[in-house]
Amino acid sequence: MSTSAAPTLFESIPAIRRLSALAALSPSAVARLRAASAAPRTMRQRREFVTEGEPVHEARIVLSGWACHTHVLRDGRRQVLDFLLPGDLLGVCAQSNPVASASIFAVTEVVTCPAPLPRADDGGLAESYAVSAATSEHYLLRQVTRLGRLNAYERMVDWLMEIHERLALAGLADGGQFSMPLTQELIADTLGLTSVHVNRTLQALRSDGLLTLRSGQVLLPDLCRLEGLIENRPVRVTG
Amino acid sequence: MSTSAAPTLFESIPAIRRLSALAALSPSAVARLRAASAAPRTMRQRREFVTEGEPVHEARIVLSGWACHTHVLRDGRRQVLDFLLPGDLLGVCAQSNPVASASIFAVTEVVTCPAPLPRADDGGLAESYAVSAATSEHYLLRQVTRLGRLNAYERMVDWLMEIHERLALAGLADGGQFSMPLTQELIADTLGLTSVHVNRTLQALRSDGLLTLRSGQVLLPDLCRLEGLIENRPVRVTG
DNA sequence: CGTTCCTTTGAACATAGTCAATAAACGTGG
DNA sequence: CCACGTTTATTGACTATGTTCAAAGGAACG
Repeated sequence: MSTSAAPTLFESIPAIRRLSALAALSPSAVARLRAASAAPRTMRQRREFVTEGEPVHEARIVLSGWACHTHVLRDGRRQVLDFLLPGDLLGVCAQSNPVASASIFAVTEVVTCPAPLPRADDGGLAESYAVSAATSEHYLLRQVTRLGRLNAYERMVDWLMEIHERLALAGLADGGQFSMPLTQELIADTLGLTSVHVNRTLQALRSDGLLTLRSGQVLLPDLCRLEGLIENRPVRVTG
Repeated sequence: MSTSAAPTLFESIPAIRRLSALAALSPSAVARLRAASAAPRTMRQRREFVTEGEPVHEARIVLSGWACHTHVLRDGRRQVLDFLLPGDLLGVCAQSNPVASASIFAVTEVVTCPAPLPRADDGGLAESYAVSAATSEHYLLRQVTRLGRLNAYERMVDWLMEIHERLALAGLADGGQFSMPLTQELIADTLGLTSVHVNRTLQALRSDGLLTLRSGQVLLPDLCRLEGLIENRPVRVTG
């Protein structure tokens, strides 16, 4: 209980910063997260490290890097279902013999650590996991609407805003600036487009003064205008 | 414990039939479900009975009727996120103050009852709920791939197969036959198309001998051929 | 039996995809 | 640090899938 607990705002580990932002964590919960992060595992980039249908062993937390849930069709078409960013959980299941609901692909090198099992004395940890799960579901629903009802330009704006918002929670984005280590082809597989059309859509955003993108660094210079373009959907999963 | 428990296969209440199919339920679990179903609540058709962002009070089970999660954009565009069919759960949340992640719209008249809280002695009930949740997530992921990477014809086939499979679990479909009380406009909002294009896609399926659809009654006369058209994705959420 | 909602059809149009070629960026070994 | 091979980004011309608009035909329902 007498763990040295730095205030949330100065938390230096992005994953812990995110989980603290989702629900107030007691010092002991933060201490257990710190301890868990001392036993990291690294996944090589461009590798699938979880395969759809395989048994799931333990819940883990992303500490750094970008991963994504993907589904690949027989003919090679690929859909990125959602992204896993620092502080996101994977392999959380309530059933007895869970299997992975989708494959997970490491876009960059990805570092994970075990997710401490919530205990009675872990003020807020279980709540943080629950809010994290609800948030993931929210993003998944948003992805459905994005693909079903928005055009290419709107999809790109909506998705960039979502990524910005998510990275900001972990302290990895601020003022519309963040790094995004994705190829246009991966973005295409996320937004249900072709890479050629993603390229043209990015150009349109640039010429509208809404985006700067150079060597994986994104700058959204006019967040207000972007917000005006999309549905105002703040992530609020608790009452 | 000595409840009169008919074998699962002859279970007459579709919702209980589905939950029994997801995980083996003890007689006492079935008894509690039966008891809960004796306190039904009816939602009028064409009504939104859960609103996105509103607090969620209790978990409920759909006993009969069709409902759907929807998201409506400011300009009126609408996306159906997924359907709620007999045996499906709604309002299940692990957090302390959950809010609805999407609005729920009653397509037909919908009857629900409270979902009994799993207890230690409810063999299989918690497991059934967990598998149900995993299955819902599976369908949501499938919906993302459908919208992102399939064309209109493929979307329709994939979705019809999914509905058939889900209704079959509850004993409400068999041999490719089931009733589907949806307008083409609702199907369009589900598949990210216009109702005009849905109409044309249905015609294409009919002229290919894959579909009969008259006054809400669907017949898929050649399930094998349909399965050949889509990804073979049996729902297997447990190892 | 008229009204309303739903389905069906046609013609013109728009958004996004395909194919192909070039340019730029990146990574690697010498 | 440079040369080379590979991946990624960019551009153009053409095509295709799905949308829009409008109107007419059916079915359901009071």
